[in-house]
Amino acid sequence: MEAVSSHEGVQRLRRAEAARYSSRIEDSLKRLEAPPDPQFGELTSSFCFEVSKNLGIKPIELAEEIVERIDLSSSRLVGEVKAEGGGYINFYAKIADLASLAINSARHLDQAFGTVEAERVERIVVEHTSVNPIHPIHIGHARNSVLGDSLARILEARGHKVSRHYYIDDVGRQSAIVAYGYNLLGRPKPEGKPDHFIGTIYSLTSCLLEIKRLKGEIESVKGTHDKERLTRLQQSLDEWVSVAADLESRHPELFSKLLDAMEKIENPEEEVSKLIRGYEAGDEEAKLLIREVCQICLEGFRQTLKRAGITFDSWDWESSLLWSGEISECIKRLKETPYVFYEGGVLEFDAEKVARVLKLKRSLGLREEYEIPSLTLTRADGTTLYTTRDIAYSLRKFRGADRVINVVGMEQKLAQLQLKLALYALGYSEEAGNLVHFAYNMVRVPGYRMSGRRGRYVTFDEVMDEAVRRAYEEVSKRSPHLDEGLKRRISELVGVGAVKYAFISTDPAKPVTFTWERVLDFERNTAPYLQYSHARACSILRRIGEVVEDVEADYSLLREPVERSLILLVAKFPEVLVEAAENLKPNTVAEFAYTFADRFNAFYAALPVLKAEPRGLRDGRIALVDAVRIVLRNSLRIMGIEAPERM
RNA sequence: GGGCCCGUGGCCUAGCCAGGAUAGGGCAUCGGCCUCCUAAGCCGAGGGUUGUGGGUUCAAAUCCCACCGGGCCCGCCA
Repeated sequence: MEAVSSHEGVQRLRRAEAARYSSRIEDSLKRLEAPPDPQFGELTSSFCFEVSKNLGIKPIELAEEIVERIDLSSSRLVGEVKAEGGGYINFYAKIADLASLAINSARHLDQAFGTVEAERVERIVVEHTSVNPIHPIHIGHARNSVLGDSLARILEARGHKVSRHYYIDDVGRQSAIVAYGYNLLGRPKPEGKPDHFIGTIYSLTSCLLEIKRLKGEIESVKGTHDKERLTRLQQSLDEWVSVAADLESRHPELFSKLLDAMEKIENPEEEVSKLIRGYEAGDEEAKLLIREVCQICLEGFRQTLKRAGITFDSWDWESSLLWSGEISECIKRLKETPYVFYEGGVLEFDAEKVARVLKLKRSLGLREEYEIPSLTLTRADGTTLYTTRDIAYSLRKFRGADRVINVVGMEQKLAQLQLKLALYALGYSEEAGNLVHFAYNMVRVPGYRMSGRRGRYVTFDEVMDEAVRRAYEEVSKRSPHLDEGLKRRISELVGVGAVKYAFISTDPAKPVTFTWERVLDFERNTAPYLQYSHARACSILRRIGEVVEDVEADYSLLREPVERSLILLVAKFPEVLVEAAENLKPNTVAEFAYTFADRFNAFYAALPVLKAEPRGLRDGRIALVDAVRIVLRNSLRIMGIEAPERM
């Protein structure tokens, strides 16, 4: 049996045909495209439209002329060529031969079917999720996690060595606030899920600090006659007081305990600052406290991510960059470049100058007139800022990687640009060129703005809970005969799959509005639909006693249009994964999987498999169903979604 | 003010980077299909100025320009 992937098959088909014509036509044939409809064949060329004007011939006449001269006698996979549609040259595949190649490849390669190793295998770091360890992963972060994880899987399918990194932002004010509150509460043992517990402490502490700060500020402004500012502050205070009331009603005990503790403190704000400084300086007490709080929260993240099937190879602490001296080293080296300057006591990085001097604007997709804002590297007190630390972190990531992909919201576009320019400034042009900002748009929740400080967010956990609950209802209704344990397992992977698919299947560039309807849909273009299709294929295969040998399958009997399109889709699968990897587009995999499942279900409804006659047709269909099973399972795996054998 | 992203039937969405044949789907609506491998399914119907206006082209949802609407960024926040 031929262990050639069908992707190679298609390439071979293209090369074989292309080699036969003049160079001009050859160029065009290398760009053969898929026609919009199967009635126009499997490959098409619009070459005749391009050149007909210059030649003074009608496109269709030219097309007919060319078709005349094509000799297909030695062609393995092309059965027919026609001039159609006013000038298109359409190629029709020898479906039996293509079926044999595609189906046998799929069944032989099995798990590996669809993976086409890249010409150059790269070591790639995909940094994603990286939620600050101060509150649970919410639905907006979930989009990041799911996209990042599927990107990693897609790149692995291209043979790249992928490493998934989680950047733990434990340095700075937010971590200090939650640690401070946690300490005031007497370092309590977490109640409930650890990250939710930490999230509560964070909003409580943050809210009480904010109210105290606003009150103080209002007092000092009262003396002046800045009425406008006073009104603004008062509004802000009113808002936070109502946030406090809301938090108090949800967490009465913690609220009063923290309030009591904080009232005894003269200047809590100063203590938080002290904690920040202590942590940055590596003070043991501060380290113990903040790390403890982060670990509690991260434990919650691990639970959530594990449930979602998302894993990491490396958990990178931002603080370790600080303590190891990597950040100060990085700043020192930046200072040696001509691209930094002091302004009012703070160190600034002149991103604009780097772009101008190294003539990078065009390649970065920027207009010449656009002036890139400078980046503040250090505060007046000498402490660093987030993006500054990210420069050092990028260098660390590049120590073990040829390419670094940061899955970061598009609102950080400018910061990511400045980061890249900093690498150029430091002389790491190659690294800078291989630093990718994979940007995705926001997830909005209708009705309110998510806010960690206000304790307002829809968590990834509750979304999965609800989806699984719904899935359980469905499973119980549709498959009451299954035993309880199996029902639970199936609803788990169906519910989680539905949520993940909802994010993977939409273009990352588009903003999405979170609605339950969106993630709880179990019909049609959803993960459950794909999983159901897979289960159906498995169900057929389960009923065959013996293994079907390829020799008994007669692929020339697979003549129905729906069989034809399924076969072509099996053959196309490897190309889809290549395209998804080259363009970093997870949603193309979802798109393909849906189309594929749709065709399979049409096939399933229209044609018998096990009862098909004669034997050659039956076995051919069984082999096709097996290939379908493999393609569906592999597609789902690429998206990080489980493929159940029954549901 | 400057920059970036988004704009496709009532709602959601694919195609846009690498322009080609009647703009694919899904939800909702309506009408059919379980003596046959799982009906989370299948088949069919209606519903569109692809935000608007120009331009390039034999050909524009796709490329270019302008404008409109929505979002984001331009912090000694992350």
